Amino acid sequence: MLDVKYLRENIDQVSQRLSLRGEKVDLSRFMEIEEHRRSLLVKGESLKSERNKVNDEIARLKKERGDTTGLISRMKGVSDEIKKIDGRISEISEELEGIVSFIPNIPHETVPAGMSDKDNIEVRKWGALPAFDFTPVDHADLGEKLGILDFARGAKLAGARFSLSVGAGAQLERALINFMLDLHTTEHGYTEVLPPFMVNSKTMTGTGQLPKFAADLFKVAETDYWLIPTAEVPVTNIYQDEIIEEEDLPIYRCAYTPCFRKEAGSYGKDTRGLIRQHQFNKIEMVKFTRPEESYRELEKLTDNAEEVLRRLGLPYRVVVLCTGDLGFSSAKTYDIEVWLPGQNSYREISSCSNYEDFQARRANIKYREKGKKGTRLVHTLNGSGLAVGRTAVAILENYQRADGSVEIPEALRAYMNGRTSIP
RNA sequence: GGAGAGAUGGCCGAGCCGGCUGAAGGCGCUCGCCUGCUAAGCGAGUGUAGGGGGUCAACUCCUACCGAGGGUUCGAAUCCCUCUCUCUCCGCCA
Repeated sequence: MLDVKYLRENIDQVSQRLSLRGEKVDLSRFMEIEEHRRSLLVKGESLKSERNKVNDEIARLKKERGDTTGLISRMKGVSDEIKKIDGRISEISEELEGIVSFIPNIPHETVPAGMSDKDNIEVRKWGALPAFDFTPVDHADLGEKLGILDFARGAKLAGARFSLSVGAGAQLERALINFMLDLHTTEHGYTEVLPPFMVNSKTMTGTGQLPKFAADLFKVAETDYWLIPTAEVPVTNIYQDEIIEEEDLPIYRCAYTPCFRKEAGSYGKDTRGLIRQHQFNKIEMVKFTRPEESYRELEKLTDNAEEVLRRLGLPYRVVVLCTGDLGFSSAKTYDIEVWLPGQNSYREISSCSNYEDFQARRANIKYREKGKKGTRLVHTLNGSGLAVGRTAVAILENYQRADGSVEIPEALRAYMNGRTSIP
């Protein structure tokens, strides 16, 4: 959520920056309502001020057994008036809230302008693409032949976009989870957390999934619980409604969770294999930082995610998302794309974003500057480190051999009881 | 799921037969004084948010907030209702 005060004082500048997203945002209605809200606020507050003064007077008169009937009947009217104005204010605030919560974040000045993912810019590339002396197959075929992925039975259990991992397939995912968590906690300075996989509406709103993206989420019937689409949601909201001491910043958290997404609107896309599932495993890194440091921290965060791929020997590239492809809450995002021989293309495996104070304002996460009074909003960042299912896909496809077996990357063997290949 | 108790400022803890209580007292913290150092002692300060005024950082005034939301009342931390959470006991359960 953007700052209402900042918004009204920089209305032209903001709408110009937002137009780079290709998003049509009508800010005139916002200005109109905001002006109205403030004028009512002033009126209501001055009436309250009067009421408070007269109430003191009534209390004093009562003590002295004076006559208060005139004052009380006058205040009856004032009270009614206040009630009316407060009612109007809450109506208007609600509408205002509705408008503001649908306005996306302002792209950072270093974000390239562009309309779609075609305009994203590659910033670096790592690793040599594997050279096969046979035609590589995709992970779905490979996994089914190896008996480690069972899509038919996954669909039987739950439906389309669900799968069942078996034997070394299940072990591979578990190994990746442990490998990634160990790397981030022992070498990158993150503290591991294991959060709830369901959260309430307030928490979903704090990170920006609600109210705009309810259609992408699974909700548990007859409760206020939502299945998390990413660990970003519970982990960022750990500090919801809190004030952090400056010396505790930056805070690094990482978490393994399953993620649940409806994938509405992706019909016909990635219907094969593990690429796009309703449920998938992910390791997420989350940071809370001082505003001055957030962009430096974004670079480090992205590098932490890349390190996972380097250790696993998986070729990748990093792209910076253009203004038109940027997520709703993000000010700047790097996508890391891993090479998939089965698709002969790079596919997203991590998304690392700086939300600046957009989520912090919604979730009300602040910090107190040492030696200064007042509080400031923290900056929040997060990135996948990495999507586990897609990492498994990348390993199967990049490490496949002519006989249909798959080599296990060196770094992972200790996590798989020394196994060097599947089978 | 059933019965009961509770939720007050960074923390502890009064107030709860309605009216100078943003909130006693204590602890903590900050600044100053005192003191060879430390400790003790003395003095002052110490929440968040929104808004108005302003030679618009540091000034000033106002409003709101005692778990959340609603109600009664001229006036609610105090009375009533609903909800959430915590604790104790019972039941159930991995």
